[in-house]
Amino acid sequence: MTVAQPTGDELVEMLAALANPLRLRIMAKLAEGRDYVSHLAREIGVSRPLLHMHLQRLEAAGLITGSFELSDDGKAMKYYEVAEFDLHLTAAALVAAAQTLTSSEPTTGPAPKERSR
Amino acid sequence: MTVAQPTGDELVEMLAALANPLRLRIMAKLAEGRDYVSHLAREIGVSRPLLHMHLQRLEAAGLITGSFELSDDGKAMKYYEVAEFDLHLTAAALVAAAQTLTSSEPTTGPAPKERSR
DNA sequence: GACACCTGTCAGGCTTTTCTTACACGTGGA
DNA sequence: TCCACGTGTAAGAAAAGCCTGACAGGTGTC
Repeated sequence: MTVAQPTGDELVEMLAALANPLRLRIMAKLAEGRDYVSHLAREIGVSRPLLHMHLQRLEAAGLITGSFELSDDGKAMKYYEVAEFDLHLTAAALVAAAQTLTSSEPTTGPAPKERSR
Repeated sequence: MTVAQPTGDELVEMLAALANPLRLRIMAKLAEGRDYVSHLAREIGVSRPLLHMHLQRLEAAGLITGSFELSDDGKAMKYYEVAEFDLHLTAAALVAAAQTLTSSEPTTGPAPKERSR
C-alpha cells in the first residue's frame, strides 16, 4: 500500500529484470547488504562487465539503486542496494496492469486475417 | 497461503512468461473468462499461430490450463483459463527463491580472473 | 464439392538478450 | 614506473525470443 503501483509497461520491465537466474542471484545478494561492483562480481562468480550489464538492467527497472562513493584510499566505488518494492501478482492485478500497456495496442493493427484453406 | 511457493527455477519461468506485453494482455483477457484459441486470437488481434506459442509458454509456466472440449456441432475446441496463483515478490522472497536455483551454480565455474592492464 | 469453422506445426527471418574479450580511464603504494 | 585496485564501455559471437506465412488435419453445413 505504501508503494505506488507500477504501470503495465513498468511492470513488464520489472518482471523481465527478475526473470533471469543470475539477476535473481544478484538481487538476493544485494538484499543481504549493499555492495560495490567488483566485490559483488567476485562474490557471485561472474565477470565484471557482465555484472555491470545486469546491474544496469535492474537499476533501469527500479529494483536497485546505485550511488558513487569515495573509499578511504580515494577510489571511486559504486555501491548498489535494493530499492523498496512489493509486487503482488494475482489475476486481478494483471487485469489492472494490462489496461495501462502502451505497446502495440489491440486497436492499432488491423486484425490479421487468416484464410481457411 | 493456499498456494505452494514455486522453486527458483519455476519462479523464473513464471516471471519470464509474464514479462511480455502480449502475454500480459492474454492473461488479462483470460482472467475475465475462459476462451478458446481462435476466438481469443480475434479478440486480442493477433495471429493464431502466434497466440498458440504464447499460450504454450503460459501453460508451461503453470499460469493457465488448457482443456479440450467438443462443441455442440462436433468441433474440437481448446479452452484455456487462468490457473490459481498468488506471487508475492519482495526482497526476502527473492532471497528464498535464489537458494533453490539450479542453473549455473556459483560454485561450479571458477571465478573468472581479470588481469588489470 | 466448396466453404465455414476448429485444431496443430514447421521453416524462415528478424530482433533482442546474454556473454566474453579487450580496451579506456582513474587513484594509491612499493 | 609498475602494479594493484576501482570504474566504464565497445565489438563480436552465440543463443533465445518473437513473428509471419504456409501447410497439415478434423468436423459440419450449403
